[in-house]
Amino acid sequence: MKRIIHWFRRDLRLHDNTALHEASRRGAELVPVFILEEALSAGVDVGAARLAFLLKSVEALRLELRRAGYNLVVRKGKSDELIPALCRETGASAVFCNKRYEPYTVRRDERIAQKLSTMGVEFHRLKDSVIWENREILTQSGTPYTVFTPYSKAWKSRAVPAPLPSLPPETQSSTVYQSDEVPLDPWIFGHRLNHPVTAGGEVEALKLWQSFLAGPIHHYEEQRNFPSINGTSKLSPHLRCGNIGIRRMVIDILKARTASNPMQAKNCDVFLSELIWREFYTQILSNFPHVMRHNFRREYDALAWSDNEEHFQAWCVGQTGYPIVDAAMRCLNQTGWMHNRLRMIVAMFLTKDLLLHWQRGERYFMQKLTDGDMAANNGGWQWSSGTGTDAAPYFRIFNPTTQGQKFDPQGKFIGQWVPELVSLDEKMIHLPWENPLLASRLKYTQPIVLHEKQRPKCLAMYAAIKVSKSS
DNA sequence: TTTTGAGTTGTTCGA
DNA sequence: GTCGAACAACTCAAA
Repeated sequence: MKRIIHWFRRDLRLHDNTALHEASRRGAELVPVFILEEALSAGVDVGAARLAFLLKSVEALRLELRRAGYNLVVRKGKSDELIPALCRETGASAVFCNKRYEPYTVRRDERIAQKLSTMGVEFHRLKDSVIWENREILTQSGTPYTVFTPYSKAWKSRAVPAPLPSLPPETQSSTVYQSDEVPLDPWIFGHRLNHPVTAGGEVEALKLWQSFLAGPIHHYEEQRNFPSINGTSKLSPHLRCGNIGIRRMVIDILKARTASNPMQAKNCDVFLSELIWREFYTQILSNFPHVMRHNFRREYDALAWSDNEEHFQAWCVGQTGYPIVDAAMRCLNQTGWMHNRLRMIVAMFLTKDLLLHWQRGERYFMQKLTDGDMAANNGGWQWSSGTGTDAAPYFRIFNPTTQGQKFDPQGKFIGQWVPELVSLDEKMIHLPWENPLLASRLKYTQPIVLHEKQRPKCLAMYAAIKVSKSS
């Protein structure tokens, strides 16, 4: 019997899966494979939360595959060695997988392609995780877009492909390729996690999606900005693992849009544009790989960042003395998730108040976020620090106090994560230092910097770049 | 080639 | 308290 491997990566689902669908139509025995990359154990940029969620999702995938009559082969090691080895072991004549776009995964896939080609094994990398990939949406002059709005216009002007059918059940289960099971336990990589793991897997993702479509989507534009309201989809970790397909989501949103009144249509538009942001930054990372190590705008490589370790540590643990910033960071540390509004606030605070390099924040986020995605995370940080595509104007500096008052008006979110402040009323909880007598009795740190002092310093730091550029 | 319009998410100041 | 303007100049994308 001929065999074909489907290599699961960030596509841990049976529905709407391009490469899996193609592989299953070849009339060969399908051998589903997942590889626990050894790089995951290196630890520095692989957070325990993300790894644990990934493993939960793989476990769920294994279960779903078994129900359909397949046995997921799980191996631990280096995929550029294991994939060719598995081909020899199973006698597979082809390997299917869905494309990834990070520069380092592209290089790795290229190495695998070369090895498989010398073995006479086909290697198919198909577009799946995005609707439109790096070279598909270009300006009239054939270059990638670097400004979001025109990009999104071009994106929206195209017809979105329909979701694909699910993997059909295996009919000749007797020939299913068997293999030893590797335990899907984050401990095998020596990671420690001190908080519960979000439920993973395709079934869970679809459940979340349905409940978002049934409620929060109708108030999305307004409520998505408030951390104490459950107004967002919470799908980011699932999207990252491919527990849900992007075609499914976009088609559902477009359907909801046509079925609703103009007000609700606006909510659908806003959510859709968040999905387009995801593709925008995926495309940016792929077309401008230098953003991995540099500012998108290279002239900002000359910015004179601070190197204050104490400030950085205070930011990490949520001890800056700014309530909304500390609440956000503690929430991240204790749950592996942070609301998008808060990501902007803490990013602005790190870069524009503490004047620390955005790359430090980028790396910390990748260590802690369950949904940490290289493209979106890098894009977000570069946007916040004003060094990226279509970046925030240099004078757009968030005031952490005002942001707290605006987006957590009753201090509900702050009270939840900064217990030292929970007794304060909705006014004082945003500026506990205002009343020195009260502040001295609280077990809460004084602000480590003064926003009013840091703002002009930040403006000067950026202005120095302009001077040196023009001179 | 040149020109034109526009650009995720804000803050501050003064009327 | 509320509102509008200034913050500055630059680059991108399309006409």
